[in-house]
Amino acid sequence: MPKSAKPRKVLTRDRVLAAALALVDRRGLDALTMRSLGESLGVEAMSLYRYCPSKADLHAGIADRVLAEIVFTPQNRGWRLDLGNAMRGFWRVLVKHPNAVPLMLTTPLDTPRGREAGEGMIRLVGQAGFAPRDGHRIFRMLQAFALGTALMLRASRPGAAVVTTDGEPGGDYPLLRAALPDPGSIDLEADFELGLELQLDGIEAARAKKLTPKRKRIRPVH
Amino acid sequence: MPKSAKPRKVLTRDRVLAAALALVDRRGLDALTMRSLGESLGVEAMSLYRYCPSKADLHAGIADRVLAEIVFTPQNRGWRLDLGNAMRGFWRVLVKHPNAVPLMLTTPLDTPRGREAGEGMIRLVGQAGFAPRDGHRIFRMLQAFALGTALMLRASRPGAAVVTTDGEPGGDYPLLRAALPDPGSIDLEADFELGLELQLDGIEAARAKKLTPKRKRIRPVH
DNA sequence: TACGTAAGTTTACAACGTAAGTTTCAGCTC
DNA sequence: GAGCTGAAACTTACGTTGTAAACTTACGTA
Repeated sequence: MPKSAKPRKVLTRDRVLAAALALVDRRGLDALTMRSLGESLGVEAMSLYRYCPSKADLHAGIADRVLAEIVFTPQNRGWRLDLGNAMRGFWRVLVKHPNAVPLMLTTPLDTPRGREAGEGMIRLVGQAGFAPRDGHRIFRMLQAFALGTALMLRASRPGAAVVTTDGEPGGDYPLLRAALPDPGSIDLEADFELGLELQLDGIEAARAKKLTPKRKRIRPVH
Repeated sequence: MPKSAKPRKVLTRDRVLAAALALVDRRGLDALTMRSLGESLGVEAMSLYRYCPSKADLHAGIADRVLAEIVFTPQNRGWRLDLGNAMRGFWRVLVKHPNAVPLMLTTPLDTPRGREAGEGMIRLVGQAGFAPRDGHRIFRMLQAFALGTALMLRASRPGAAVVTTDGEPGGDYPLLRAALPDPGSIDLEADFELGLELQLDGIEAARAKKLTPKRKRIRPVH
């Protein structure tokens, strides 16, 4: 034995990503630097580049790892329940990792897991009677809603941001004040539930309107 | 005259923010550095700090400026048309400044203009019969949807990201391939229109269900 | 035992945000 | 006019960041 039994092979891509996600959860996205991540693994910063060729790749890896935490098994008790529960599972994971949410909107998510998720969601929406094209659209609507709401959750934590009641003496905002009697009264869990149910209602309405079968393309707004 | 008629007082906060937004539009968020912004104004980086005390403040200022570009005048031809057109106006501005969209989700938007917009939207949703509290929730749902969709627009520009059809040999994704016959076939304008109409349908359904009057709080999911 | 290769370290650099101190000049008073 | 004053812009400097390139170490295989 030379001098020290320094254990090699301690790093793997998965270990790096796990530590990165833990660091983001604990101290926020800004705290995720190559140096601090290396330190949390007992390793120099540059060592990480063997497993994540760039910081962008690290970000994508974290996003993919969050995606992997979603658990969902359809129960075949109607499209509405299955689709709703799939979204609730997604939401729960976002709430668990609020600091990682920006990564889910910024990075491609163009991974096997991402495609798998997309495929599954289109299938689920398909059970409501929509063709893949519209199913994909509806999926992206729900996704945008969930991610956007989760982002607001993140913004509303430090000191109740997003939009508050109290302005400068000049303006008065009675409706806002009625909506938010006191700062911190934003309940994003309830927001999500209400928005989800509302969107499911919308899907149901569109279904009734027989939107899918050979309808002309909607004219884009210029 | 001493040596040169170097014009003083060329800088104002508004000029700084206008140049910053132009820079973001032209070269992206990453290109917005204090130095490059200073250069675009013919000024040293540190001079900007007199008008924007920090980069976070600069970001907030840009977001507020984007918000200011929304034009909307209700026509009182029914809540559905007015609410829809308000969202379409919002969307148009986001499409005009795709690179600035992340700022709208990240920064507080806790400005007079932000509150004004919130107040107006709650009033609009109120015309559909919802109390401020639920009106605010519905407003945030629409906002999350629009911002999330705009963010995807941004991500889908370089090489059609978000989710593509072609994976590695291992997996096959027939539904995804049906939804996206060729890369670049994502039409986010149509996505937005469909999602908006769907959500308006959902609002209409909730309205019919008389969701508003003293309904028990929706149970949060744990 | 020698060696190729993979894994981790060291050194280095350009670019970033911004704190602190310094210069420059318009507009005032005498 | 001369001299002062305060705001506006500049200069310098520091600590951090991502990462390129070269170096060192240790192990599996011959």
